[in-house]
Amino acid sequence: MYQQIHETDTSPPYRPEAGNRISELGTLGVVIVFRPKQEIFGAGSPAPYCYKVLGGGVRVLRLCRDGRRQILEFLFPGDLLAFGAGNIHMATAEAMTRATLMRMPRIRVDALLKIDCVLALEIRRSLSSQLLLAQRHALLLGRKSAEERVASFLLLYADRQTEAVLPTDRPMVRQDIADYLGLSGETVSRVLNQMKRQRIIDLPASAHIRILDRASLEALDVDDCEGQQ
Amino acid sequence: MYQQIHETDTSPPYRPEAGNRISELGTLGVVIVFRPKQEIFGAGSPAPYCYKVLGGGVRVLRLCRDGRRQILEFLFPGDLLAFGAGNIHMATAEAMTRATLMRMPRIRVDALLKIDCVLALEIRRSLSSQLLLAQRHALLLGRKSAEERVASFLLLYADRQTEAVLPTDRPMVRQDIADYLGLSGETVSRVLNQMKRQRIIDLPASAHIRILDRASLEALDVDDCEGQQ
DNA sequence: CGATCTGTTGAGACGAATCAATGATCGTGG
DNA sequence: CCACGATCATTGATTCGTCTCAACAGATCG
Repeated sequence: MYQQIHETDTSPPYRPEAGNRISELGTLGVVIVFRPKQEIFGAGSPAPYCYKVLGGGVRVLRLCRDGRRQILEFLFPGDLLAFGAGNIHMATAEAMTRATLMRMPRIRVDALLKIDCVLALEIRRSLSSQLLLAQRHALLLGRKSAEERVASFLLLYADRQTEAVLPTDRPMVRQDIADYLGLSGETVSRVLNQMKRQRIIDLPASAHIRILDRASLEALDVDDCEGQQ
Repeated sequence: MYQQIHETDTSPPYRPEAGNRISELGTLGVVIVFRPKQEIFGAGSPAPYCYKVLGGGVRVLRLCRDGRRQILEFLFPGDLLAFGAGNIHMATAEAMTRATLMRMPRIRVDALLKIDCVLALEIRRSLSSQLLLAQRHALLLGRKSAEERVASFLLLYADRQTEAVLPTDRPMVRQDIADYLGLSGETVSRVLNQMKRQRIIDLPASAHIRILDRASLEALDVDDCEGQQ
């Protein structure tokens, strides 16, 4: 079965962090649960829905014909998905863990946006912050060394991941991190283990990265314009 | 003098390609002319204005503390600038050539967006297409070879540049292309000249790149999801 | 408890960066 | 209008970082 509808979820709790009106969107859609590695939508396919992540982790990526993969973003509860899409999805979205999403018909969302300028503002804000992340990502991919990339990644997702030290701590596997950072899995492994030897991080389990020395990571964060908003 | 106001411009003509209502924005602002290499705004500075390019070329970039530079996008007449910014600019914008921009107070634009949902839709569309470009750019920076990057760049900006073969054809210098593609200037030069030897392009002048064999470039374009919308 | 992913580690190859020198082009002022 | 300096582009030699290939170790899961 491709997807199961209206199932409840025991994953990390839903954080309504993305504004007031956006939470009202909930009435427009249904809750869908995806299994690990299940595709939510594929690049090139029609885009009749947009989504909000309620629980679990999602990766958004683009592929080359020969299988090269670039992960564009990792999404967690509260994050919006595919609100920028046109009629066709230009990226693929997959559940990394068991994931719960609110799925809303684009037509109904668009109709609501036509009459609710406050909601439209919130959506614009969300698109803008996605764009900002994409621009930081471009500097990382274009100009940073492997070590700097890993440091930036850890700082970004240490901020985002809640403190909750659940068994399912960090749903990205090494290859996901590599494909987000534009590196090979082996290089990510090497850098992480080198950082472990330097006591900057600890790797208690393959899915769990604990930051021990945040200052060292920040020293590797070479971005100008620190106030990352 | 830092900038000259209300000057007329003889650069490529203004293309009102970005929608109906957006052109109405014109009444909100003033026209400003920037000299080549002049900064329009800097990363980290307050963002009281947003802009629309009327003539000339603009580059948007992010810097590292040590001077490494990543160009995020090149803008041409019709393109919007800084509509996604919050209170602070997170990127720098510079004129590449002599450039004419419409400068609009963000407060007035936001006020208009609160009551004009159609304009808001057009802005949202513009942000979405920027996001799409940023995502293609991420795949390029993270996963493509130097040759593939140059080919993608040529295809992208061959589409964007009008046929107009003006003396000031292509305002990007080699280092701009390099900083957009995440390469060194030398590598860009080597790839371009290798393509010239293969009769894929011609380089009649350093500022002018003419595509002779588009099919060969497209063969190097390894992106999946061809329908780039 | 084996089978299959996932992660680690090493050796070697390769692509692009860097460093360096020269040549072309542009802009400016004499 | 030409000469000059400054910027930009080309090309070569070398270095360096990361990828690839390969073997193995550990986890995870039926």
